Amino acid sequence: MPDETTPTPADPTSAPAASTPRAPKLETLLAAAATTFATRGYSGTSMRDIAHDSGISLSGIYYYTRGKSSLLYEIQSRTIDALIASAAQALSRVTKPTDQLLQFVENHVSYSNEHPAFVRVLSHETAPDGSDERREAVELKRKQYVDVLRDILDRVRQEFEAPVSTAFAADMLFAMMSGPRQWGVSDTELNVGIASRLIYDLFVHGFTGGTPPSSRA
Amino acid sequence: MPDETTPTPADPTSAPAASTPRAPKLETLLAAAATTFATRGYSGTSMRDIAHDSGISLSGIYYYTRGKSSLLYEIQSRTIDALIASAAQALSRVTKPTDQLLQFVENHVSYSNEHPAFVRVLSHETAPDGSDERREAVELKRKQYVDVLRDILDRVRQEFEAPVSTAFAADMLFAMMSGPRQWGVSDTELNVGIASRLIYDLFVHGFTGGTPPSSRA
DNA sequence: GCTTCTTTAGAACGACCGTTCGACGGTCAG
DNA sequence: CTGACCGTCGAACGGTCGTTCTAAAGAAGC
Repeated sequence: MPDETTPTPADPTSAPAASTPRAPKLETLLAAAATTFATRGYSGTSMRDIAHDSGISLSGIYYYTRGKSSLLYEIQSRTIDALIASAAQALSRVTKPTDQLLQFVENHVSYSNEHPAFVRVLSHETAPDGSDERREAVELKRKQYVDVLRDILDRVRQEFEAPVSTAFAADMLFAMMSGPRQWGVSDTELNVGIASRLIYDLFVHGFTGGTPPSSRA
Repeated sequence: MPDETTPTPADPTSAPAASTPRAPKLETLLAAAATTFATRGYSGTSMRDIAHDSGISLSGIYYYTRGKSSLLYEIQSRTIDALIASAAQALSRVTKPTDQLLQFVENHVSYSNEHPAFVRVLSHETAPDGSDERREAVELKRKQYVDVLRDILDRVRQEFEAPVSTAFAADMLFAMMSGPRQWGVSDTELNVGIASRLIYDLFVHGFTGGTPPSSRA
């Protein structure tokens, strides 16, 4: 399980080159920025919005960050780092491929449930102005995270026989785990464990629960 | 199969109260706006961007539309209308629940493949300023479209025994169909029919399924 | 020729954008 | 008390935003 208030288990600061002791307010700022980015979108969010939502004055924001794009980068970078670390820890607890798959799903859904704004910003937002190498760094880590799932699916595939490629299956599973907030807007107030189990079962066994068309219940 | 250049099979104009004969340029404008909205996002797109991409001058845009939010509404409204109509036509061709499910998936994936920008704008963008009832109208139609899938799943559920609710399953299926452009960014240059079949099989029978019900070629 | 309607576009409006600057109150060593 | 430093903020910068205004080019009927 990840931290309560911040998406990263360690390494609080990284933007101003040196580690300064002004961490706590940075966390508040990032949390407010993540929430606003998640709801209004990156381009739809103004610095004045973040200032208002975080309780920090507009100019005060620039004491803690380099600017708007750095805010986005910091949110995404911390979130994917925490996601990778959290997944690694969860996966170390089991060995069987299908168990690891369930662990991965549970971890992702759980983390997304605890830090919905951060995960949404990670998966849905992209900096339009940030021509830096920072965007590539986030993209690289995200591919690492995807590869973790792909490797698990490869091992599952060795055990069972899968009709689709692992890369394709990984994308579909990620789509399901990032699913809500779209289309049906189903009243999914489900427990995290139950929801994870449902996604896992649906992915592994399919919608028709293995029951052949001959036997009706 | 929907039209080639526009997402709606009929009813070209609707914004300026009266049906004017300036349709063709409106189509160009909407297509350019949809593409730009899809890539840069609604808030990240300026009217000057659309003017540049469509080849129409900035002030010329306001001769064809009421403004930016009307542009978004027109795109979303036309797209969901076309999607509903296209699905209805596709479903009328078969009667068996599982066949209808496959038809629905094929129709949605096919349409998304032919008009990716329009579908993306429909599913990902929301007008922040449009306080109108127009947003509710789009939302209502989208729920209608979702209900079409839910009804199909209900019928499938009567035939087979499903472990999850149809509402939840519908969300998961929509997530898979809207899947790409996220996470893995898998090199899914698949044929539309093959991709639809993969999603259908994965959804119905699961990752560890093996053989689908209908006889493979 | 003139009039009228459709379509186009340059210029400008006020509002808001991200960002910077200069100054303020507070704390603490000297 | 003085002076340096830290955290903070109001005010303002140049630029871009969505939108409107005004005028003019082209076509068509007289």
